Amino acid sequence: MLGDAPGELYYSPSGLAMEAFDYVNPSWRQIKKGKGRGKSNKRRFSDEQIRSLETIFESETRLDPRKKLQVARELGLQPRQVAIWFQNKRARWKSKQLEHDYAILRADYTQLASRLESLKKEKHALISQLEKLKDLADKGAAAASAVTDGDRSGVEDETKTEPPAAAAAAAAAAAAPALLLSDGVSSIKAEWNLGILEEEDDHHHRHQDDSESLKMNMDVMDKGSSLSSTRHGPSPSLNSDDLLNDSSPTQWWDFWS
DNA sequence: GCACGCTGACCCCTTACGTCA
DNA sequence: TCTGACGTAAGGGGTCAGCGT
Repeated sequence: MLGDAPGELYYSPSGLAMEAFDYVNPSWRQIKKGKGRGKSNKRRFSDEQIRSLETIFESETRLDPRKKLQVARELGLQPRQVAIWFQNKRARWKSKQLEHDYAILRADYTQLASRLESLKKEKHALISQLEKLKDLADKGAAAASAVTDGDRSGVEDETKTEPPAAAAAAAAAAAAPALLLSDGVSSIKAEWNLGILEEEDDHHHRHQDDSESLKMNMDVMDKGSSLSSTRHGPSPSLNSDDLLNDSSPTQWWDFWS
């Protein structure tokens, strides 16, 4: 391994001890110290060191002190450098994870917004259809009433020769119960809700895989740590499926204009 | 058992520098 | 060669848990 050469001063603070690394890691580029940073000769780790650290990080995102010492010895780094590398790595990993989460949420939102638009259109079409039927029913009822008022003597003939308007009224009356005219909109909402939930179920199962994977990833980072803010309490759920949850105080149709 | 101080580990933000287009 | 964006090692402050007194 890199730090196996005997007699190297790996563990003293930066400065003299770092000279040994130039011998061990000739690939390192020495960086001249800047202003205000004391004696910090900042060097990039070698590719091999990075590879090793990445490999270790894949299996454990945190190192116990003993392992940290071992890794530091093997890679010819100071334990503090290993600790800082892991710290920075966790921060970078978390940042990427946030980007990933954001992308998923955004895709989810786009999908929901698109479905909302199509549901709005469907709603308007059905309301329009409902009003036509209502109109038809009103006209039919008026015509039927005119017939009964106008010719009380011909009651027995009514069943034989039903006028077109009365026929329309009968048809409308037959259609009306199916649409529940008295409370048509809420009934339609209920039917749509059922249909959507069935459809949503499919989508939900598909999306659940992603959510579970995310949760697992974050759980990995949470092992004894605070990466997903467990230290400060659980994160709020960001699942957009909640919009369709019946227990939600705000129903999805409340967002309709 | 409880309060207090110390210490180490960690997170977060920032700085300073290297690298690259 | 210069420059700005981006990546990264490291500094510093704050918080928390564990431990001894």
